[in-house]
Amino acid sequence: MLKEERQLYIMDRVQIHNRVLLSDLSEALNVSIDTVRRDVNELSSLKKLKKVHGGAISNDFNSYNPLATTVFKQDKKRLIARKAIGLLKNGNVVLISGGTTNQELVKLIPHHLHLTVFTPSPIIAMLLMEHDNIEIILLGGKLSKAAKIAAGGQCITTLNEIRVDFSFIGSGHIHPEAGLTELDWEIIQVKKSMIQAAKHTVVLSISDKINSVQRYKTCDISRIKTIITELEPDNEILLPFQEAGINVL
Amino acid sequence: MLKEERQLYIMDRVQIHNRVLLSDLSEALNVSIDTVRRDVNELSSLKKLKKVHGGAISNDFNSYNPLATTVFKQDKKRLIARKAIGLLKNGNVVLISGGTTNQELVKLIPHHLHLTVFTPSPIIAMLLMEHDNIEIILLGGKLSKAAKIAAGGQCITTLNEIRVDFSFIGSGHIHPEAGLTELDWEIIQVKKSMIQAAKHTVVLSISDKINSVQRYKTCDISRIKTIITELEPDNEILLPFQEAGINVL
DNA sequence: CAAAATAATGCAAAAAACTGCAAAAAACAA
DNA sequence: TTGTTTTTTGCAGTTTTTTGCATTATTTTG
Repeated sequence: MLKEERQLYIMDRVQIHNRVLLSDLSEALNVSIDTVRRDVNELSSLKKLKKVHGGAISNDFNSYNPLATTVFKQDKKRLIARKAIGLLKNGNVVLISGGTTNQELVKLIPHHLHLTVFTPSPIIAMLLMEHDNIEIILLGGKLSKAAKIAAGGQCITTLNEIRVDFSFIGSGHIHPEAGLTELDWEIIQVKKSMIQAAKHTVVLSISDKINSVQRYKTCDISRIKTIITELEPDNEILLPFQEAGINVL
Repeated sequence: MLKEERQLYIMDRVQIHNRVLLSDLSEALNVSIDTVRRDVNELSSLKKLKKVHGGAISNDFNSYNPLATTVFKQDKKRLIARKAIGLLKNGNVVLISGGTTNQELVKLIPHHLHLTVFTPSPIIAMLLMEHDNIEIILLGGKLSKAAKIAAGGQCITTLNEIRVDFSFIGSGHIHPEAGLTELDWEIIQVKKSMIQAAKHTVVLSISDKINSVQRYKTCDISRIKTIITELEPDNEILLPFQEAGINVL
């Protein structure tokens, strides 16, 4: 493995997890700890990360506060969000799940747009409170700490009673055969109901998550009408979805 | 865990709760108390927080800021919040409405306290997500832009189905004869139900709001068990409430 | 004031970082 | 290709940092 590959890998780990241990890197990359140490030293002197005793941390890892932390791959997510905004029309009623991509989405909603938004996410609700022209309906229920959205029976029940124009589903794993999958059983139930409730289901997904599969299944890809990624729609990785008749943006 | 992570975590806790105990940190971070003490010492010598006997407090905790009256009021609210925390016991089920005083309250909830919290406020919910030992149940409904809490039928219905130890009602106007009053009709309905649902209703009120009356009535003061203000309990402005048999803190 | 809690200090074990060095790999020139 | 130079890598020994513990001092609280 090339030195550059290693360093790219290290940077990737740092950006995703905000931190890395040299011992983990050494094992993952199958090189001695001295080598990764040297790599981290180089990256550190290039100011690409911050070297600390035992590992390294991301430059912009200044807080555990979820709102304050810079969103990883924010540029890509913003690009996805911008494409999604294009679907919205005045008077639409939409459902928005949690996740950072959806956060970018609501940040970008034009202030003149009149919408009714249902969401199980307190964070999304908070961001939307700035918008005068948006009616927000908070979906209640027990908060899942992992996904930071309301889940459980009450949430599902409400979802089963509504019918919306769009459901924007964020941060899932998606695969042409396995469909939409997720790690958390509770979240699956919420997303299932969100999809049931929508005339038009839109999946917002960073391309990393494409072709990856998790333990539990939310739905077949046939249930999805639109997939939005940061890639060009004709990218080969998206071909299987195009062929399945899904609208790819 | 890296030293830097620990210190970021400590800073975060200090920012959110304004204070931390070394013993809590030691337990939360799974290191000896000596280690967190050293961390706090470092952070302290970097002037990032203020070390005190038993823990640390935020730098701007007690600083007098002559410019911002908002900060001044925040101190009062924090004082109120601190008194309110004293009521809470492990295992309690509580209802917390919106408002900045209640925000201060949840910021001060000790990390070790196990609670179940119902709230119609996305902001309160977000602040509570940091606490591992608190189960959060979000009350759904149409968000009132003014009060930033969920209101409306669904919220009321849920409230009518629960029974909690405490309801913490923030930011209302209170008067010995007129009782608890409010400007917004929708919010009245929510607060009424919150009071119905509680064994023990606690009103958190800055002394400015005492003896002021608004258009709509939430309830008589006889429904209130405890009033907490930033004043001493024997302040003459609070006498009428004492005489009405209300617990004044 | 005395008891309890917390802080400071010194110390030793463990983990990690640095240093110099030599072998291996890669780059380059003839 | 072959030989030379440069870079990369792992290793061994030394130094530094981190951490928990024991002991002693200090602060808090009733």
